[in-house]
Amino acid sequence: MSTRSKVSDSQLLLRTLAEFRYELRQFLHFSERAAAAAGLQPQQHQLLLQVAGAPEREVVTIAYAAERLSLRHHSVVELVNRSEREGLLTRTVDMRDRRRAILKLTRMGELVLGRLAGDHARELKEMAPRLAKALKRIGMSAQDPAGSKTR
Amino acid sequence: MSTRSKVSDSQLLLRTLAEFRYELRQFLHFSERAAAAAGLQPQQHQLLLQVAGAPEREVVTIAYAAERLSLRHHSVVELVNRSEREGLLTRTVDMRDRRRAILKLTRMGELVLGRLAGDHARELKEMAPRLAKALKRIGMSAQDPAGSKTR
DNA sequence: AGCTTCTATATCGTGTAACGATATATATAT
DNA sequence: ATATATATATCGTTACACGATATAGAAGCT
Repeated sequence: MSTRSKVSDSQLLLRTLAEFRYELRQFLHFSERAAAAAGLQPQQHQLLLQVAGAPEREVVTIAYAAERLSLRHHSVVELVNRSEREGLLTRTVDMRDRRRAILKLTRMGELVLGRLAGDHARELKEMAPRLAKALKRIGMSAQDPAGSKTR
Repeated sequence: MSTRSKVSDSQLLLRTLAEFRYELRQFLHFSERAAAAAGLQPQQHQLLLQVAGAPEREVVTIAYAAERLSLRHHSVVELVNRSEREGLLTRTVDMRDRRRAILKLTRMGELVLGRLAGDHARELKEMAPRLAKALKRIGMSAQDPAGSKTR
């Protein structure tokens, strides 16, 4: 069915995955550098983004941020500690449930994040096609229905 | 032109970016867990993938891996040290240029990577639509040509 | 009310991975 | 032969994520 090629199916999948991760790393690396240039650590940037980018109905607590960042809640506690200390966000006790801490960006946090968001939008617009292409290729190369006979 | 909405343009961009990063983190988290389940550290997995997934013409050296992983070469040296110690890959001196180390997977490395590749292909196939959608939205929301009047 | 259990956040100690600065070996150019 | 460039390696430091554990408040039960 498929045209003959020099490389095996499994080689093809590896190459495709490698290419996808390469593109991804390039984006993430860009993002890390952009955050650093703005005086943030990459994770602080991600925290601010998830806090400020939450839908309005959400109560933005530590647990919410942890879920959005795929982190354990106590990792976020530490991230919030650092970020609060640096004046990027505030933590206030929720009056309706005093166990909870509600997170909110400071003016400064908003400013920094705003600039980063613009930079990221521009960069992503540029690399979106390559990422999308790599994604599509994976969908195609993972075609074989029964567990592949790879070796 | 655009239909009226409750949220500002900048809020919309933040939400879109937050959603994209959320999807991305979910994938990366899946990948981290898959690697750990296979007995690898996430970066070892990435190293093996870039080594085994390189086009045939490439001489896979430390420097090549560093570029593909967006890491400094000495970070890769350490990664290779660990991986070699664990029998995942071999490092042999290039005879044509004895400064260079040539990287190659061991049989065991190939086996482990092969399994991970299959898992990733399946997972990516499933989340590709959501990622692609988020990507597309960013392209659209980053529409405004002159530097936005955000803030 | 008191008691238990659950949930949300916080603290402590540990391991890992990335980095900058620096060193060494080999290759290349003059 | 000497200088310069390139590839890899070593060392010390820092940040960040985690597991284990602790504390405070909320919710449910009798």
